[in-house]
Amino acid sequence: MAGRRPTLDDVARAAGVHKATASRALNPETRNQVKSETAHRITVAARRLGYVPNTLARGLRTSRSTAVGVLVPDLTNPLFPPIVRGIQDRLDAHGYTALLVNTDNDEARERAQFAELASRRVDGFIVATARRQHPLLAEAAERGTALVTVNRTVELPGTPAVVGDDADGVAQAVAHLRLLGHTRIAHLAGPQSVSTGAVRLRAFLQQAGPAGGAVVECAGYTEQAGRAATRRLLDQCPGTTAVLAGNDLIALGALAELAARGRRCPRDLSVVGFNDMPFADRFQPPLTTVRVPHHEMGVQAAQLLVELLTGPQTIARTVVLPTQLVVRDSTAAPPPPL
Amino acid sequence: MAGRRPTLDDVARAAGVHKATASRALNPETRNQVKSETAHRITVAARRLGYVPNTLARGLRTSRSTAVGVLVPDLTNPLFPPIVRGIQDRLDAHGYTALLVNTDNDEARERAQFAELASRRVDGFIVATARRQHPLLAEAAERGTALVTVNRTVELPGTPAVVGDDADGVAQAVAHLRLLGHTRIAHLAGPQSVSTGAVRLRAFLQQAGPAGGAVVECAGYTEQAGRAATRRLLDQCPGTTAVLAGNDLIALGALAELAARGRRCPRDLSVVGFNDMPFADRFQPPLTTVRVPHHEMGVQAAQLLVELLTGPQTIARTVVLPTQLVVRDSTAAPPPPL
DNA sequence: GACTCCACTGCAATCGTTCGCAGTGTTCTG
DNA sequence: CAGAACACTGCGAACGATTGCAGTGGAGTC
Repeated sequence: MAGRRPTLDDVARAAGVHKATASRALNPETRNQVKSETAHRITVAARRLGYVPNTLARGLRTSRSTAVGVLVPDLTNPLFPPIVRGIQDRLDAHGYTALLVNTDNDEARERAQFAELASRRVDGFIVATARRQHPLLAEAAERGTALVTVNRTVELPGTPAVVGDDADGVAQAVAHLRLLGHTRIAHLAGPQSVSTGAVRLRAFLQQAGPAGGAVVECAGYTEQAGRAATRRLLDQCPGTTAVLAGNDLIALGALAELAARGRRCPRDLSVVGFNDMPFADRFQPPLTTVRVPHHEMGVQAAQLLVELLTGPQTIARTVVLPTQLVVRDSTAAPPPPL
Repeated sequence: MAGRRPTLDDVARAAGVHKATASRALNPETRNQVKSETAHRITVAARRLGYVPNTLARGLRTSRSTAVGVLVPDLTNPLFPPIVRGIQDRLDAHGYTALLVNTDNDEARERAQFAELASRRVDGFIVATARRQHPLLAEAAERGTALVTVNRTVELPGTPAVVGDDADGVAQAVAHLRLLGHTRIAHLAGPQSVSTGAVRLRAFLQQAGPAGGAVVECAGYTEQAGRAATRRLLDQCPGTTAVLAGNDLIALGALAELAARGRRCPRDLSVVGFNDMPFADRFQPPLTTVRVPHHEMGVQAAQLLVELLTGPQTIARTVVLPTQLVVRDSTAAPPPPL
């Protein structure tokens, strides 16, 4: 082992001052309180001893950990790495550190992880696991916990959020399909318990008009659920020529079901995804999808939380980031009717 | 704000005991030291007050943070989420928390992040950014820091590591190509400064025999570097009918260059990747590649580190996990010679 | 009945910081 | 030259837990 790490007291002794002075000299905020000559001597001593401040001790004293908890459903879902990366980048810039946990959409697990983060005295939370109704978040907000949701929203007035402009994305997608000549457009809706599922569905219904298109709700934002939903859709509405998927994974499921039936995309069915996940352009076929600026979403969420933590009293605002349809090869004109 | 959180002293007072007793009652390790009736009373009081232990304070006293630092180059690289997830899963099971940072292959940034983690007094490190020569890791090892590398190794005797059996993977890939009839097999080698690049190249040279195949080293494990290397390869060795890429991203770069030249995979050139990254089966064409058990790698690395931290004195061992070729559509028999 | 032993609990030091307060010495003001 | 203002530094009490040590009382032993 490394032999005890040098402490502030060691540095102080080495520089011939009191630890309080050393503390002030080493902290940029208070450095001006100490004679610059002394400060320099202390800095040198600190470097020589290889002093590394103990954030735990500091946190104990100041009751601020400069750490924030980040909750995602599953890091392995390609949607989240860019978001997390954005969060980390902005958090870093402010001297905060992210504590990242996975909840696997399991409420018990989420509570356990939340408690773990609380025990580490994180200063706030960035939550990517929000459901529209979310008791845990409600309790936290109740207690005055600093809290920002990202990608999704929770139905709690006063909770800041950063989301994509899903309604506009849906509008762009539907317009694109219309322009190609599609009239029988269906929606493979995401789970309605989360805001993205609900918002995208509502926008779809609005765009599809009173006549409406078929809607099938998926059990989850997964390839498997997407495939199952597509199966139902194709069985019940064989006339469908285009589908808007709730997200890219669902779209991937649709492609899989299509392939299994020996039908082809886009010749037999046009498919539009949502998110523009990494490598969506390399799929078979390259996926037409709505791009959501995930990295930027993470950045903004972190920014919001930091402001909440440091700012005097900021207004809880929700940031809406623009989305954009990117057209690739999974959409084409509908097949001629038989 | 939430009004001060209840402390151990609050719980103790509520239960009519001393905080030391409360501490013992709440800690499973020492619970048997207190009368079970008292313990129960304390537990109840704790629950009622919503007591959450302060891990920072505990860490200060015990000089163990039950947190470990995890260094990855870039979370956005699809290789790492499964590894990180594996790490987190196993760490969780032992009550540890991961502090995840990105280094972007930048030495200065890595040092800064490392220092940040050190200041949070992590109990050890899991490093996915190891280069063969790595001064930072050497210094850390020197100081007796608990340290495990994952996916890659560092040339420091006594440093535990968890890696895939790359040599065997290469052997399988080359054998597969040979069986298809290829004789002019090239290797798009990964950077030789990291162990995976070097090991895979060595294995390739060994398999290719003294005659050898063409080798081009890529500047990095990126699509862009892979594409540039492919450009050079195709220009210099037009007779090549198959390439083994250093990893999937490089393979993706090869596919891109091929497409840009109007040549097709696998008809004109067979391509084998490495890693079997998520969605490699959905690419165009679905990628033949060597599967590396990334999640399991993470699990094992975490396990190793935990043993290192808690175990009496465990022997530093390096774990090699099996790899397996998975054949998809990016490989085929070579085109007939003109 | 005096002794030991044991189960249980309290006392107080400690971990490494930060920060209010007080104590220097120096300079400025009138 | 007295007094105030100021710049700088030291003192010591927190922050919230853990833990060695000591104290208490009751049960067991001979």
